[in-house]
Amino acid sequence: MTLNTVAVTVDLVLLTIRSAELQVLLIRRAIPPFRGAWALPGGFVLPDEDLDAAAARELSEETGLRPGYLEQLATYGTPGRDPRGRVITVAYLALLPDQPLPVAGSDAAVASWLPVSSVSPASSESPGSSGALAFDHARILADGLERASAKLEYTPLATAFCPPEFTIAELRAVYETVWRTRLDPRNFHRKVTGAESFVEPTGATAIRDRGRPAQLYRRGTATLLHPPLLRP
Amino acid sequence: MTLNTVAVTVDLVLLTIRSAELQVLLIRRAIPPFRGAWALPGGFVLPDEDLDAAAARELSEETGLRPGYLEQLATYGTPGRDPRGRVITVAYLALLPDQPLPVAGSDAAVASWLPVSSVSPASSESPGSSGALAFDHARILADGLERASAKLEYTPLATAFCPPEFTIAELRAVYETVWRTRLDPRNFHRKVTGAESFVEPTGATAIRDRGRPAQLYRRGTATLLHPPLLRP
DNA sequence: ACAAAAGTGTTAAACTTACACCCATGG
DNA sequence: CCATGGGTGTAAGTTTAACACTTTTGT
Repeated sequence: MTLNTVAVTVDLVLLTIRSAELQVLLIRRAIPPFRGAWALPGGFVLPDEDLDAAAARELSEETGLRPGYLEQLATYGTPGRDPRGRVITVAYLALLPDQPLPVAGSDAAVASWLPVSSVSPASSESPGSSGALAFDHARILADGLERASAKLEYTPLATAFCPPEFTIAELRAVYETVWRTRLDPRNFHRKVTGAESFVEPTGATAIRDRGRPAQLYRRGTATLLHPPLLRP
Repeated sequence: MTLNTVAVTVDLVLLTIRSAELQVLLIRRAIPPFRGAWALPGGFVLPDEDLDAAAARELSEETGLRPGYLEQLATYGTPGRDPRGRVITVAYLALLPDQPLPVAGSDAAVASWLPVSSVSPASSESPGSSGALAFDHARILADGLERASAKLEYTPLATAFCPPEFTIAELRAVYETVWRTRLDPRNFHRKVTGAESFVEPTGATAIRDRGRPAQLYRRGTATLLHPPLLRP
């Protein structure tokens, strides 16, 4: 099984924001290798399947959720990264709004959302967290986080974390959570509403907590932000 | 041969600047499929070889040149992209200073530098150019060009096109060639020398054509440009 | 002396930042 | 009527763009 054969898989870095935290979908491995460890969801590319299609299929199988965004991240193929043989994995980055996980997915074992802060920096302990990720998944997750952070600056990607209609404050919460910073609400509002086709007002308003009702917006048509929102 | 087997290759988008033009290294295919067409250099990943190592090896085999820069670009695996069977290719982007090609490489057929303008937009004719690229290489090339253009903005990557010592005017020529724009020489000079660790003066000067001798610089230690040089 | 390229100075416009201030709601 | 968050105005500081001007060479 370890001949000239190369297995190709797709792995998903699936991010969402729940409870004001950036969380990643992980699967508890039920079989060796790395039995009991957390791993990124993923699976084999079918013999006649496009890579993007394989990623979309895995996403749907594992979660049943509709992604706000899905893009190829990078490919990892260091020999020995999987002890079973030569496995090359094409990693994808997906961003989702906060949705309830629809029961245990059809396919794999226990899938859970875990705060990236509890799993990313070889963290000590969280309820349910158990040390490092399987394979080279810590590296893949780190690459995904960096890519997501960077893309918030110059693309309207943050809206992928939001439901179809959202307030500017909710969009700001996305930036603040992913970047782990505080942003000035007033200047943020002006930058976002001022950027070309970033968001469009729906006309409706919503009361989120206390205070004055906020305008609701939906994603605009822009694919690039002019001007960009830079990290402080 | 078209069973569940997946072949993994690396392909190279190898860019340089020659004769004030952005050029890409292409190989004229001597065998079907796409016999006679131009293609990106590349080859199979060895059974126990890392992907980055395979890219570096192909680069050295095909050109014998030392790259200024080499990074993974993206992975392409649409079924049918290679008529011979399922082939997934991990594309790499490499940037080189203008060096003479050291004879015909050890490995493949005729490798030539071609202006990207003559091959990129399904161009009509150039001496030696013969229509579209093989496989999905036009798409890969386009992705490589976009990546290179974008990275010039916020990384010191442009120095990868330059020899070890260079003048600010030569660095500006890189930006002007890749971006197909004109930049103000005076403001460019200030931005580049003002950006943190982008370039370091060597102390020496050089006379390039006519006019006042220019200071020589080498790459600095920065990996990110602060502030960035944005496209107009 | 003159043309050409390197490099510095200067100024107006644009953008960013910080924060004062008003608006609209629930309690 | 007060606390809370939504949203606008504005002035100070910073960055950019355009271009006048000086320096240093080859011819």
